[in-house]
Amino acid sequence: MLDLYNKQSKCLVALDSIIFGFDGEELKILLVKRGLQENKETWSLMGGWLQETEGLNEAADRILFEHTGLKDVYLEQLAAFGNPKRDPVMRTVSVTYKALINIVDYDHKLTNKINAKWFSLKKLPELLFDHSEMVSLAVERLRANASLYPIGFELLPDKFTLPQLLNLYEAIFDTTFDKRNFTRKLLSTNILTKTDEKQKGFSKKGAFYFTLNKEKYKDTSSFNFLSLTNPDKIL
Amino acid sequence: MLDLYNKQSKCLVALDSIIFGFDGEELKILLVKRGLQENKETWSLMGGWLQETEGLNEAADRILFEHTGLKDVYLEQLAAFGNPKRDPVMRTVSVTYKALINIVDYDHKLTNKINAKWFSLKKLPELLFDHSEMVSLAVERLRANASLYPIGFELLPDKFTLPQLLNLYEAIFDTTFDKRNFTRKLLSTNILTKTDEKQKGFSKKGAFYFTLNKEKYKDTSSFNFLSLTNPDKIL
DNA sequence: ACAAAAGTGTTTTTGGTACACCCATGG
DNA sequence: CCATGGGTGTACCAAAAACACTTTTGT
Repeated sequence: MLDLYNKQSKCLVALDSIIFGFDGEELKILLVKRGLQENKETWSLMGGWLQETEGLNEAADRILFEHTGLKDVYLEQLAAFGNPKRDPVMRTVSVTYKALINIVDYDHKLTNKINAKWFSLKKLPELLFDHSEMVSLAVERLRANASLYPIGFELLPDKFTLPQLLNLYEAIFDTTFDKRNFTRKLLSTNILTKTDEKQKGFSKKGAFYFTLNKEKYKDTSSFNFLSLTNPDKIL
Repeated sequence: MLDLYNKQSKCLVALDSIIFGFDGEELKILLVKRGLQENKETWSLMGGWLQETEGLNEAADRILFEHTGLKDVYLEQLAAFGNPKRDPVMRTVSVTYKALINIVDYDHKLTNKINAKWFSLKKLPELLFDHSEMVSLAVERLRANASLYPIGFELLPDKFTLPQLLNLYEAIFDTTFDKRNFTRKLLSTNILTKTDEKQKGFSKKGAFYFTLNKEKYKDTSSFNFLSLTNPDKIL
């Protein structure tokens, strides 16, 4: 019985994460220049190896924590990549994750330590191996998710304004939405709670902050959030 | 450099496929009793090991072919499962695929050879390891896919009737649809071509056969196929 | 003639889309 | 007082949903 297992060839398993952040203007992803690799001059996704005793999600969490200091981050498996030639050094399979983080929570010290940098999705450098393919898939899935579930909030601080939310969705879908229709739709879901507080400093009038109603958020995890059924508006 | 790789622990990579079929009444999946394993009495998904020189999709194709004799099957990666305790014999990571096949194309001789059997989704036996979890995910994704893309045709013969198509979608979503609204919607997409031929033997009147208009099918690969936006109707 | 399944239209309701003006404030 | 961005309502149209009767034919 064990023979059946031992005859088979084993394989290194890597985990690579596409980490999305939003700075209020553009959608960005976090890339690293791994100082210790021969491909010194190439940016790559944050990644690491699967250890003997940990599960895939666990390993992805650990790697994210080691690099960024962040815990309890929204992290979701995307897909496994296993082209036998994807890594020229050795046969590896990479399991990819997409992470959504609030960009201001990010620990900047650590960023510098590991030589990481936020890149606008529209101006990505050349990436290691098949990492560009991974990013494309991640963006595709992010859009699919964001149109079905109120997922975008993971990218925003706890308090956010409606214009910020609009900007975020416009950045995700790389399009524009009508301000009135967008806010009406969002408010009709009842997942937002208006606060008395206004944003200072950015605009003269100041926009009210909203918070997410977590209970409603859970309830509605399976409704179609923005019904982006009209393909004309997307790209 | 190579050291960085060699220090890491390697892992067996398995591929397991959730194979969906439709017999005109119910949605089914194909399970096997692997005669050579110690878990002799447990049904499991069709699976095999990743070989040194093949990619993941390639391996999934090969395994499906070896077991069923089928080539050019709709096969799509679902997810990787890597709980360190999922396989008690040895640490493995399993990459899962979902396959959609036309049940009548299936080679029955081979079915018997490998001890495979179709099970209704509603009456699944206990499954090996984490295979039940894999099936749940596959069903979830099948539904998501089927509501966005005209994917269900993979499960039907080249010629099919509208009532068959309706049955299929009702089976996928485990609900009922209004016959008139359903056919209107389907016909409005122009992906169906009506033939002169009528189904014999099943009903007295007989239903017209339709075929899929492949060109339109490609065109429309990204529209929302059935807009199943009304959650009331689903489950 | 009757049972069983196929086929077909209309009305109502809902929700998406388009569109423009006033408001509050800081400078 | 004026420039900047924030906030709001209405009318139209397309598409989803609800709904029931006639047709065909094998027995």
